Amino acid sequence: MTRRSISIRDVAASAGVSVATVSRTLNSPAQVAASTRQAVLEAIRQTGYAANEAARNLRQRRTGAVVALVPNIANQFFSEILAGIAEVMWPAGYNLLIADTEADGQRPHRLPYIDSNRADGVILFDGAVPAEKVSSAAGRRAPPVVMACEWLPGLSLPQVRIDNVEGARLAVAYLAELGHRRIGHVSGPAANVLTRARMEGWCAVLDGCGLPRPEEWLFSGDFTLDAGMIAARRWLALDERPTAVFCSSDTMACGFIGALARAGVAVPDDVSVVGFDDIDLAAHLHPALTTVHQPRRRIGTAAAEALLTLMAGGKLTNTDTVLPVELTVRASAKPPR
Amino acid sequence: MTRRSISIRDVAASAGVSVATVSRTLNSPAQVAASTRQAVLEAIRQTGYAANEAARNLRQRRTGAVVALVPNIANQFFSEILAGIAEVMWPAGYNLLIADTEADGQRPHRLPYIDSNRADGVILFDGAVPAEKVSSAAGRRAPPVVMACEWLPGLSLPQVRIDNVEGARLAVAYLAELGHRRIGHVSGPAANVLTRARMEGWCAVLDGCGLPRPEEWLFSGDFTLDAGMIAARRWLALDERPTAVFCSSDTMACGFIGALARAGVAVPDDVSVVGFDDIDLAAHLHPALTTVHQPRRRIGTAAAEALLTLMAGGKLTNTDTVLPVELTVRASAKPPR
DNA sequence: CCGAGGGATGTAATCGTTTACAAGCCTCTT
DNA sequence: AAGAGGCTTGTAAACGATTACATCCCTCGG
Repeated sequence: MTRRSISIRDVAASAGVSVATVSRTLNSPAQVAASTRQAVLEAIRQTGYAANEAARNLRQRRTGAVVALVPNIANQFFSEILAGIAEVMWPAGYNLLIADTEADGQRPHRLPYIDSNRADGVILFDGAVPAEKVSSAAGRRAPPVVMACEWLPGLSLPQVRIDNVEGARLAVAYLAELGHRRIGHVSGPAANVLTRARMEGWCAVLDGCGLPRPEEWLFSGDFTLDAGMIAARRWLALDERPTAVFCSSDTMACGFIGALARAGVAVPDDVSVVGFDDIDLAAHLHPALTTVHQPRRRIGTAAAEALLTLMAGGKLTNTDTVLPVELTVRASAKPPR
Repeated sequence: MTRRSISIRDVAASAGVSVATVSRTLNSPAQVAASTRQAVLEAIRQTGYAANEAARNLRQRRTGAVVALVPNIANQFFSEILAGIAEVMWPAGYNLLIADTEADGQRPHRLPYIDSNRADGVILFDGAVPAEKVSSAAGRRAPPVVMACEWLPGLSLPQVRIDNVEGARLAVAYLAELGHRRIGHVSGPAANVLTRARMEGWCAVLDGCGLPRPEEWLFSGDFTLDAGMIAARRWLALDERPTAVFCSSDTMACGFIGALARAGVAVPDDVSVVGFDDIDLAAHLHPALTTVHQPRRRIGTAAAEALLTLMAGGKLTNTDTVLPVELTVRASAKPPR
């Protein structure tokens, strides 16, 4: 434990060269003669040397880590996105840290890592974070930030996202085409940028078709299972119920459908439902959920690649990457009776 | 960007003290006079100093990170456990890295981080990893390892887990008490330690009650939604079907129930189902899932605390922490017709 | 035969902390 | 009055890598 770990000096001694040569063998092999390189590599193998990251990071003035800031670690929507980020960052020599911005129900979301110099880059998934904190941090010595999924209206940070308005439009247009005239919406929190965009899509289609959208058909939620359940209760309490409902997340759609089913209301026979996200579960529900598909892994890889470019000091050719969405039609929506 | 960052020297200069005093103010405040401490803290505030982790880690011969190795990042069962770990590790000054051991369908699971000296400790959630890799790494300069949820049969590493046999027993005994005589089981992969323990519980209850368990009532899966769906197909194809099924994970129970529902089979009217894990979704399904509850956050915090002790060089008083399980009764099981 | 030039390697400074050791200053005891 | 001992604080040596600069050696053209 306390004994000195194997350092580059040990390798150098074993190979009969200087530490500089060992370092070069590892970092710019072309620069060292083939025979020397062989000897060094052999010495590394024999000694079981593994470079000390802290020393390398100190010298190179970096931390070797990037952090993904998600609103809530436990939200499974992010897991595949994070896997996509890790897939890009690991080979590039960066560790991925994951932290959440939610201070246990506290309103103003936290921004851990953004000003402490513990990360070389940040991928931010939370558009509800105080914009001035990000911009003021950026003024100083803060690492580059890439927004993903959500965005900060005030600032023009590089973004990777989908076309949320279009996604919502696809969903609602589909319901309208099936013949629904009364189409409700279970939304996210009012302040959320995704909520606004998706609601805009819902409004646009309804207005375009001349369909009504009374206040009580808008069920305000927060993307959780519970929110879906609460929306179901409110739907059940209505006199004139929508025959179709567009949910702003699959998770809420799950909660909504589950609560309805337990109340004896069948989807899609009594009410059609369309979700948003296409999480793994969607295809396995009963009924299988018709939903707006998000390319989650690609969101992760695209954001990671953008961040790599910025960290390398490069300029992005595209600071607003909009990935395609499509409607995945399954069984939870059908024409009204 | 390229300009030198604010270091401890700048703070020292600003406060009119030496760097040692600044360092001490931060790390052992009791050692420095109150007035000096004030001055230093003020200087820190003014300069906006944040310590360089790389330098500190280098000097202290640590990495400042712990890694959680899960079989699959995308598995939502782990998310709350990870949140529990982060909750303990963050205040203790450790970053949490998350990596998966699954090399895209490759059989022998990888063990990233365990021998490269990039982490001060490891929490391992995968019992399918080659035991000799862990033990050989331990022989060398490897960081302490704590197993969580799963365990490695050969080795006696410190563990945090639940009583899986007992959990399965509770589930199956409940079904037997409801009057079921034909009770099937959807299991995990044959090689998995959890699979074995839970299957043991299933067998024990059935044997104890003198109930049969023909081979075809054992549906071998792998904890995924798809596995649940496949089990459902096999169940449907049986001549003599079990009237109740105990699933080794809620995720499989979801897939199972969903596929049955789509085939027109109702739970619990036609078949009772009990799951394992009590994921968030369980309460929101239709029918709400009766399942074995795992204290996921506590698993995370307990494992994290054990690892902290080991990293501090301490001895564990308890190297095999077994947390309580209980059956959460909801609506997916009822007496057979 | 000599000097230029280039490739391979070594020397040593540097990154920003922590911490062993030394030193200074008081106070208090004898 | 002198020395012991307890607080504070400063000086400087690590920690283990990368990299600018110097050096050496060899080849090749004039």
